[in-house]
Amino acid sequence: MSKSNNVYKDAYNRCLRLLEETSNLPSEPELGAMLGVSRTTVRGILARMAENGLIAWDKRDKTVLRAPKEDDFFPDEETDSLSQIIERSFMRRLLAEGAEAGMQINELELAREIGVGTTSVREFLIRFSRFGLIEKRRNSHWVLKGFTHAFALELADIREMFELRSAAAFAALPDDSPVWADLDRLETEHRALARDIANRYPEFSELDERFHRLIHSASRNRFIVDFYDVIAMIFHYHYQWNKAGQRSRNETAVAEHLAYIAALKSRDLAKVEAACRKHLTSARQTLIDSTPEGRLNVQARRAETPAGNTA
Amino acid sequence: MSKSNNVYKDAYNRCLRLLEETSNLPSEPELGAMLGVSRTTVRGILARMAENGLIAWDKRDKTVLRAPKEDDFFPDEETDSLSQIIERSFMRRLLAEGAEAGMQINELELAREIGVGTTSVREFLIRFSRFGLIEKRRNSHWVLKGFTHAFALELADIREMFELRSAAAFAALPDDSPVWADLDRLETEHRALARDIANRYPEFSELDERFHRLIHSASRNRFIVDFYDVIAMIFHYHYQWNKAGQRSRNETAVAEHLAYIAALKSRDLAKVEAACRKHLTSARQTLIDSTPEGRLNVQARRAETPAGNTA
DNA sequence: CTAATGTCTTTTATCGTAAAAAAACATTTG
DNA sequence: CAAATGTTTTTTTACGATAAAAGACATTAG
Repeated sequence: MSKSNNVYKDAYNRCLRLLEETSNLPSEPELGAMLGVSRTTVRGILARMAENGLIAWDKRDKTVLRAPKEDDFFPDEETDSLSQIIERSFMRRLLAEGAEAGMQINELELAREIGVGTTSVREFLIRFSRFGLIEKRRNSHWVLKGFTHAFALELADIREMFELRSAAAFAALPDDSPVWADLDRLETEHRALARDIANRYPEFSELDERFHRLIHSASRNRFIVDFYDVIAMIFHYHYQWNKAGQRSRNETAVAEHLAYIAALKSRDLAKVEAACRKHLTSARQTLIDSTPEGRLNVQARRAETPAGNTA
Repeated sequence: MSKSNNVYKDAYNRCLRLLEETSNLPSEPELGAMLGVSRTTVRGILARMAENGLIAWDKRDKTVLRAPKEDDFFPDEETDSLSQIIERSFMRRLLAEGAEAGMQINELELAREIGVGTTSVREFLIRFSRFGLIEKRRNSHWVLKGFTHAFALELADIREMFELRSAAAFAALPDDSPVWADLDRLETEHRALARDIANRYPEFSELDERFHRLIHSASRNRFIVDFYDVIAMIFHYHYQWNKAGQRSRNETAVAEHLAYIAALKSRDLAKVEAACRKHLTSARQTLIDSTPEGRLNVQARRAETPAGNTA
């Protein structure tokens, strides 16, 4: 089978969306830039679109003939890259019950279970190892270190160090830096989300990531910027699979972000540090609560609290 | 060719050394533990030793017949793992002239040049990417970010953050913690090295790494501990290929380490911070000086200084 | 004569496969 | 019967091969 053409399929689907908006597609290089693929792939897409009667393609002329229908699209599961598939599959196991620290990870078994080659699994594990959740024994198997309480604490510690530093650097940025416009835009989005939090709270996850990445970018330090990948990964799966109390958590976080944004705009370092600390402290608690040990504690806290409290 | 048996060859060589010390080799599992390999490999080693008349092997009895000779050993170049070979080869190119930022890295070309399969090169690059010196373009080539001035600064910044924290944690460790004994041992080694610095200065590199790793271990944070890999890697190659001024640099560093150790033993946080800062500042300068841009500056400084100063 | 298209080449992503090494299981020995 | 040896199975490590995708070069259209 050698290699799936998911890049082509995914770009094809995205190109279908473009079809809805114009009557004439742009040049091949331009399309390639828009879709983030090479001209080779663009031409593949155009050929198929012509074949399926979506466009009339003759050299520079790519006239749209009809709007795309539901079954012009490739099914979603065919557009994922192998590494995404492996990651999802692996994370599902990792965050599921019974994934205890010390357990050994078998490349061959993983590969068979997911239905991919061992090479891809190996490469995934190597890439994934930088998140600190697994570890390799020389000439031997991988060991699961697990999404434990210790992991959450260690992660939160570094995050706080890095973000306090980034936030201070951010506040010290000159007025004409483009980050202030980015921050304004994020603030607007936060306010919009806050107004309709009851319905839109699931959108917070994505906004959260953009907000923190903007702050970290002010550090101008690749190690700090890259470290956010660890946090983003954890939060991504956490948000996906642990919905308990999500709404109230997000509501709190939005409010904290707004206070944090206000502090940044004030350029007052003491205020920035206070707002940043406050937000990171509750983020830390959220993280700790989402570990297996943490979840037990949350349950215990609930049991103690008089009934009627459904937050 | 599929896979080299360097694990076997390396363990065989190490086992030959063992032969010089005893008249009877221990049990297979015990040997495996000593050499860090599986019983399968141990038996392979024993079989060859028996065949070459080094030992008489009959079940539990492994009597040494003769001392190993020079040509009983496998040549050194056959005992390196593939990833070591690739890493060395890659670092040579990276630290050599003409490795400019932005340059693209070709997996196939690298593989051909080193004489290994593409998979191994790919896996190396993925592993290596966490050092922040290269970056991958999605579905495309790797880009060299280069060992630049910016890299040195970013690395030094994080290092200082992490080490100040670790050093503070170290000093706060209870008196009965085993780290104090480790520190005493390191102090002794430092003093011994200091006494004969003129001859033994090249040994500092290894001592340096053990010292800093010990301090970082006190942080009890996997991200901090793992980060030292980046520094160790850079220093390893730096020490190997940039010998200019090495002796005086190491002499200074040994003295700074001794002051740092004394500060740690005093448990006085202010002293610890001062000693740590001092050492890290000169380490930062060393690092900066070893970048291509830095080397030019060093040359310029030398040109300004009146002749006769060969430090 | 620039920017697009058409064509050809190179590189990346992924698999199957085979040897090396580890690990599991069975058997023997002190 | 615990710990060693002997034997078999499984897993890791690495390569070469192949389709997808990118990239380079040649040609044509505006």
